[in-house]
Amino acid sequence: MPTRVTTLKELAAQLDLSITTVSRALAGHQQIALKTRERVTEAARQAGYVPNTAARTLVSGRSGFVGMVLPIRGANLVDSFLGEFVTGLGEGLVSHGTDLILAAVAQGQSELSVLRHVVESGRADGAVVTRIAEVDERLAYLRQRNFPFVAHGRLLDTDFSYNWLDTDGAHAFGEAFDMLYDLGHRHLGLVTIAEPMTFRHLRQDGLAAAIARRGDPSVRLDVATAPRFDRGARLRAINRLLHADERPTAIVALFDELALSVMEEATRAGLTIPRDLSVIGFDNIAASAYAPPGLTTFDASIRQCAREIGEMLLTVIGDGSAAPLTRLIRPTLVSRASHGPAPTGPAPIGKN
Amino acid sequence: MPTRVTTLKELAAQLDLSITTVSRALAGHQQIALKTRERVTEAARQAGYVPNTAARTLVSGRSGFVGMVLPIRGANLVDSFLGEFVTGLGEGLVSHGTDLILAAVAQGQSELSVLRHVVESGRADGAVVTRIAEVDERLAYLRQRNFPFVAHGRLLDTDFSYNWLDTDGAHAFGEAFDMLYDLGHRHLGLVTIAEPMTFRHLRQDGLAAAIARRGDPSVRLDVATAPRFDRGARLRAINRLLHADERPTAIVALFDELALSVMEEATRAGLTIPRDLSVIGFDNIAASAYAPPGLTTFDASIRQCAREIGEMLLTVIGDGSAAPLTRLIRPTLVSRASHGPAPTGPAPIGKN
DNA sequence: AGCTGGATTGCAAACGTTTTAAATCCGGGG
DNA sequence: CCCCGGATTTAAAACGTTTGCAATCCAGCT
Repeated sequence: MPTRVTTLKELAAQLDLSITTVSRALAGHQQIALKTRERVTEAARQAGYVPNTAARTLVSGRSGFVGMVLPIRGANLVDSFLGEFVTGLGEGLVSHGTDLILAAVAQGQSELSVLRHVVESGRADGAVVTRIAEVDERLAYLRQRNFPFVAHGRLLDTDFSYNWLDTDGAHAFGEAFDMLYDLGHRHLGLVTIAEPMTFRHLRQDGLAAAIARRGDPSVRLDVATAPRFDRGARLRAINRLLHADERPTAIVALFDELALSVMEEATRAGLTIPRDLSVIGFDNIAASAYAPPGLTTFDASIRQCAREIGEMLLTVIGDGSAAPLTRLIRPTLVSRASHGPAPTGPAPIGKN
Repeated sequence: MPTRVTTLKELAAQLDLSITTVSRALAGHQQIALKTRERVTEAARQAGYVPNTAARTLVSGRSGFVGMVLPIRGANLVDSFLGEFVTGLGEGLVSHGTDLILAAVAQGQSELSVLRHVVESGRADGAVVTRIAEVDERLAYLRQRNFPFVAHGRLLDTDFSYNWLDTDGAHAFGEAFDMLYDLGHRHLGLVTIAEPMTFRHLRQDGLAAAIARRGDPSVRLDVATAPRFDRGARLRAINRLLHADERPTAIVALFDELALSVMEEATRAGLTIPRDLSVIGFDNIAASAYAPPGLTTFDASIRQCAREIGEMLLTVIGDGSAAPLTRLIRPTLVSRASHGPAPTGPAPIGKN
């Protein structure tokens, strides 16, 4: 068992003052004589006094924590999202001395029930929600509960107003199309996922909108869909695109992992990137810089986004009555070597 | 402000019972009549009652949290370590309903002071410490404080006994040497960092021990050192190795990021891997699979390690008097295409 | 010396829970 | 009908802090 900790009572006894006075002195109240304040501060410093969080939380109603439910991840999922996100969040929160609570979801439990528990137990003053689904019961719960939160991502239902920060995937995918069109591409492929996440729609709609905006009826878009974590299905979907009678000259992937799979499969099929096929991703994960020939993609610093989410959340906690805070971050194009001019005559693929 | 939460008092009033009885009923005490227990449980379920953490912590002295200080990271550092680690930790802790606290370090603050604050404020029942330095004041503090903790990594000073889990880098580097030796390599390079982290010593010593064990005086090892986050210095150190009059035929890097840099620089210098140079890393980061020709490296699942650390910590918290728990995880070789037989005659490098 | 009033300081309640010790209930034996 | 004892319930204290309100102090004035 740990050594006992210094308490306000001990400090007060040692200084021959009341608990009240010591508490006020440490809080810097003007009503306490300056001399006393200094004396108390010094004694507290010496004793290494740190106020007990539980006691303080109990009386003030503020815990000084912000909660987040740890995303459930498959067994071998390795990416830097979570690390970057919590790092950024920490950076955004640290100015107010707010710490982050990460609650894991046990086998058979729902993410919502964990979130509920965090909220109802008073562990946190606010929450962060990531990976917004098309119909997201977490947001519904938090709003109904009137609990401060900021979401990383938007709902499609724009009537439901709340605090969010999102990357402008629609804009990025529009930019991707414009760039590819100007390079001569007319037949595009889109590799996407089957799960009902809103970012999937937003990005695809952005692509479709850009195509419509261009008004060129010769533009064609083929969409390949596969469940996010089913590697086999993903590869089949990609190969269906690659081995179609009329192969797209450029493929846009919903995010980098998909794009890297496209590049692998295309290479395996004997295509040279970007000569025979242009590929564009989204997220700019680390591997994208290493995978030959270097994936062209979009980057919206997760860390920076999370940092802003942290700051937004502090604002919301401070003043719950403010109008919903929203923030759309425009990702920047990271131009590498996986895209180029459309091939003049499409090279046929021999089955390998 | 959030809707008010259900409290024990309300529940008691509603059931026309005392607070004590309700509390005991929910805790499942046998002394409370079964019928009452069921009645209370049902009412609590209906009301969505969740006990207030602060109040419970205050009286019990246990917070149900485990603390960890967020590692300070450079502006553009992207890796999956932190994400994997907290995911695993969460998995290890979730069985006891323990949550994780992540405390960020503010500008100008020390990691130690944040750790201190977490401990002294009673926020956490135990702590996890990563990235052990040769002389680590955090461990000294925690031990002197007699606070439950588990470290990810070892000190060199084996007199200092505490709970730790570490990957057996020494063994892995020995294995790497043996493999390279059997492939005919006699001149090795080691790329390492300048920072006083213990894993640096352990791995280098493991390499040296394997060389000594082999007893072949013709084996030569050149060491290149650079500060971890100084990209320029890193590249200079690597190129010094590559452009030496007698170039190593194989380079072992302290971790994958360094190995990837070695591969890049070697390729830039016109070398072909593994024909002209074998490269071996450590960590098996995602990019290592994508960087041509595929980096041979070692993998000790961070997530799995963190999970065990979580479980160890729960044990330590449960029984502080137990003998120190220690666990050495042997990483597995991930054999890709960056290593091969030693070249017969070393190809000279033309300055590029 | 007594009074006044601003400057300091202290008492006690409150936050929501757990827990010790004590009170109440109730059926059955005398 | 009363008392006993096990079964069940409850009152009250405690955890460490903040805070509304009241008490005390003391210099300056009459």
